[in-house]
Amino acid sequence: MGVIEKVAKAPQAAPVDVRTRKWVDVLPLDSIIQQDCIEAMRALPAASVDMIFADPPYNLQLGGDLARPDGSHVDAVTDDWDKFDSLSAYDAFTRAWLAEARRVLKPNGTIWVIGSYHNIFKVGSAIQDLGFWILNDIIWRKANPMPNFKGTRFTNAHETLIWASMGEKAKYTFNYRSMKTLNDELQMRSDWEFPICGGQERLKKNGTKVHPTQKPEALLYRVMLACTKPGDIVLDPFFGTGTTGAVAKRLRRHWIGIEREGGYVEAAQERIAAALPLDESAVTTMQAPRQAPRVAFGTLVETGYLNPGAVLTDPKRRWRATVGVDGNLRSECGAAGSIHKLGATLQGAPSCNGWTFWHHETPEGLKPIDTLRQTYLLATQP
Amino acid sequence: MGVIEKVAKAPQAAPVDVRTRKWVDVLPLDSIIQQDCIEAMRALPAASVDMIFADPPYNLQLGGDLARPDGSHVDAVTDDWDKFDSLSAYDAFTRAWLAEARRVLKPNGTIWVIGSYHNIFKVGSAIQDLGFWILNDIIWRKANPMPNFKGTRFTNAHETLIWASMGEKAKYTFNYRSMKTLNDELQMRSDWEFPICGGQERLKKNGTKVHPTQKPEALLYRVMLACTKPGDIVLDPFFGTGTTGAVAKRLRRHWIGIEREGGYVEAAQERIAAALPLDESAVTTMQAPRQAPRVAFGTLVETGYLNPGAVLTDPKRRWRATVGVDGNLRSECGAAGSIHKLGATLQGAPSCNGWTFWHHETPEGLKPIDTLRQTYLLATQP
DNA sequence: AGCGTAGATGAATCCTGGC
DNA sequence: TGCCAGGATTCATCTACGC
Repeated sequence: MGVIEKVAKAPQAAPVDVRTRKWVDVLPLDSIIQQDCIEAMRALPAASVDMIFADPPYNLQLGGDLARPDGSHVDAVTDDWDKFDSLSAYDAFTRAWLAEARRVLKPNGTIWVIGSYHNIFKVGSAIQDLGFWILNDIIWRKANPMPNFKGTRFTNAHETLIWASMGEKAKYTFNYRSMKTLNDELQMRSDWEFPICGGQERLKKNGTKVHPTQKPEALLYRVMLACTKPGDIVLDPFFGTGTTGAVAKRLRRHWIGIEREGGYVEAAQERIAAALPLDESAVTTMQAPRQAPRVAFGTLVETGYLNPGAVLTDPKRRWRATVGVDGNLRSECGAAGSIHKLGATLQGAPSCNGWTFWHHETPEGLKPIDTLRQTYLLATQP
Repeated sequence: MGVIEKVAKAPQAAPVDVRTRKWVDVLPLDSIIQQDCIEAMRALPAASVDMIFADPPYNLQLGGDLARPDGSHVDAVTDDWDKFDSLSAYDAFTRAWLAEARRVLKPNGTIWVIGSYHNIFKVGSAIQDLGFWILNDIIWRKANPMPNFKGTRFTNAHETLIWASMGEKAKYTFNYRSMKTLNDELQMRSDWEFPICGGQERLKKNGTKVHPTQKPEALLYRVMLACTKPGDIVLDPFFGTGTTGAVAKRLRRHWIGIEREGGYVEAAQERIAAALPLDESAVTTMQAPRQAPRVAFGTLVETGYLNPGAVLTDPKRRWRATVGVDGNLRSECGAAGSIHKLGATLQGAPSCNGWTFWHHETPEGLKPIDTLRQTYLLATQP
């Protein structure tokens, strides 16, 4: 593994044509090119890599400071690399690097790009305009996203990945069997759940995170396992702290990283050097735990298992409450809240399991609403 | 509920200006306009609806329905002219109907558009270019998606919705409390799970489905509950078999549907006629505190719920403060101010909710003064 | 050692009404 | 238009520390 500071400054031994500044015959495999990604890709030969994984800046456009309800400060992404003058400037940047990426990809290669609603529509639109053929969009559902502290929107709990081939008729690699095995013999779906990158995996220096947006290795692992073969070449034009390189090394794929910031390059080098080829046990630990799906009471209302206006009672019929459109319960005395909250309030208890406390009338008598939840699960789970 | 076949052919009684072909003073509420959606929206007054929900076609095999490229520049990057042509036509069509939608929306209104990877990137990109401000993208995770029979890709198990306001500074309706109640007291996330539309809900004629992409009512239910108020006007420019109308009627919102195909119009009419509005009381949702009557802390002192001289502390008893006659707090260190200000000052935080920060001693232990406010509200509200 | 609790934190376009 | 002040607002996970 080496680091090439700039193609133009590469040592004479490096296989670069001085006039064209292009890599000849041999690619800078398993090394980091420290340079702007568009320039660096221009120096790579056409049709030379099997996959591109790209995590470009999202163009977040954050406002002022944000504080949590407890008053603490939210550490936002304020880095210069995420600043663009305008939406159209971002658009131009996106089209420029995607065009180079397309040139560098083999005809049977595929590209992956990750983003959020801030940028993914611009990315996807450019991908289609450039002639790529979208194969799937994949949702990374975050197990532990940051909440919406001000209660102004839905919790932004996912990111989107686009997977595309070189064209409508292009061939591509998809390891269907691997994915099905990884998913307990069920077809792998387009929504994947992983925790955000934290704990031991998160790179830190002097106690602070090295990169603000480090991606979990599990995500890259699934991407590479699904869409490359051992020995394939994976290019990451926004290498950051090298998640792509670390996973590629473990999965015995070749990688090329492009990254402008020296600090990130250094951290990536160290990290990848320490990465070990995969062993069996690691495979199992990479899998997201299968957990019983959680069903909110409101879901039963939305899906018609229980209608707004229905009356619930406790098992002893001491209290009656009416179901509201949003799944709230309103008792005759005027108190209102969720099934759990109202149950607790009426009993004067600190907490209450609304699922077993509240009952509804059925032809077979009073039944806990928990039975409705079971019915819903049976109907919707495979 | 009525059906207007075409604005130009509307009966004389209809409030349409013959020269401008526009609706005047009165909107065609709770009715279906059978016409092309762009023309039909042109006839509606500007800034007249509170929400637009759109489920546009995403079939890229364009027929005569979609506008041809209107002189927009030709990008020479692609070599597949057929595909570029249809992609460009779809783009033009998308921008045309979105521009009309924007004109028709109130300044504080919001738009929802649903789509899949075939079209959602074009839609989102156009939404941003037109000046809308994306608030969230929402993932509808299908509980029971159709499998990928060929095993060539990931199972396409979700669709994407975009929710946007009229601009960065625009206000919008978001019933945060309702969503949190609906989700068992956890913030509603950006990924929603619903089954696909089937069973009794799926409209059928002679045993075959009436519409190929009928959306589940549960989806529209959550959208409307989250982002509209009772009595609001919801416009659906791609009405299909009227899911939007049926849900709007149940939730006591007004609706306007635009649909070109007579067969769908007929099915929608029948369906919506059969839908029953929910009882007034059931439509009541959980109120955000700021919509509840405001109670000043001083009021609690004036009315004797808390006496001047009472001592308050934070939950960890790190700070003590005495209640003044005017509802001011004075800490032992001499700092003074409103319950909010003093809390913020002592913690060194930018702000503080005094109602939950300050506690008072009760026989049951330390309790936040917010409970006093609840008691006061229960005692004084009808 | 093991358990329980407190504190920190993550790609976030994060307030509103009155003067 | 901006400024000021009231007051509303968080979930899952990991680490550190004390008992």
